[in-house]
Amino acid sequence: MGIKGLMKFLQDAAPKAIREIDSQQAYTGRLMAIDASMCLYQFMIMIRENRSGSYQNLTNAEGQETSHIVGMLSRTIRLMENGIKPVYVFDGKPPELKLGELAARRQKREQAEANLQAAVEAGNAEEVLKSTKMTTRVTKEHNEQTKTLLGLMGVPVVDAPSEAEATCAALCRDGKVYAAATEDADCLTFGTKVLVRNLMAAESQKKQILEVSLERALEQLNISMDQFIDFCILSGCDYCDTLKGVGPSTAIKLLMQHGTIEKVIEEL
DNA sequence: ACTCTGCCTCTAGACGCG
DNA sequence: TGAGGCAGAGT
DNA sequence: CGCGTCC
Repeated sequence: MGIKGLMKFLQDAAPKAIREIDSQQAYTGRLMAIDASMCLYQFMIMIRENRSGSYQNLTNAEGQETSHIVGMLSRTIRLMENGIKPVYVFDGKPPELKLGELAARRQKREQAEANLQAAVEAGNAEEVLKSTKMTTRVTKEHNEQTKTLLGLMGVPVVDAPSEAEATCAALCRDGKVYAAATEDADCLTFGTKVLVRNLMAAESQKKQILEVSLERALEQLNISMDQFIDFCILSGCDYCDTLKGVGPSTAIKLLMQHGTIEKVIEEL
């Protein structure tokens, strides 16, 4: 989804908007919105075992995949042990503007399936793993099973009408949660007041938890929220074609000069 | 010099044991 | 899918 | 840290 390089741009142009957090403990007692669909995708990809050259997910006695259950359970327990109250948001219908991209993705997956067959026959373990990951998909059943699990654990679940990221942002904007825990900077464009990066990765990997404040970013860039949205569109998003030769730096200059995206377009 | 682009790469959970 | 690194082109 | 297990 990506406004590419948005995080990097903020680090350069609005460093005061970004705060380093010591540990998850800082969020004890806080509600945090999390994109469940994104988590499940990662669990399905990563939680595997190598059985004689093929990389299979964990399964129950009936052969149903359980990797997403194991992943979600252990992760959620860890959050709760730190006093964090997660709110998991599930994807709804994809926005129409993304239908083209989804079709392209389906084609890639078909390609990957062919790759997988070839790699298995060639005995290329690395290529098998790579293709296996590219053919991995989160199904409706995975989502439903996970919702059941979270329900039994007493963890709230939200069904997004469309993109989960947008709903995470809305929950934060409306004060229902303290922050959105995501790696996707687009959440800021959707109005997230506080965005937390690397919340999960921090302990197991060597990554710093970073907290981005939308308010302070706007302050330091000296623009309004509407202008920030215009800035993101000008910088290039995947809802529309990009302007050749315009990246974050040029976009912010043009906006400072003309005020709104409409006036910028007029000038071009 | 600065900026954007394209292309390449790697990477992506959590835990415990030794 | 993203995100970072690097070479190259346009300004 | 590297490696195996989780089902």
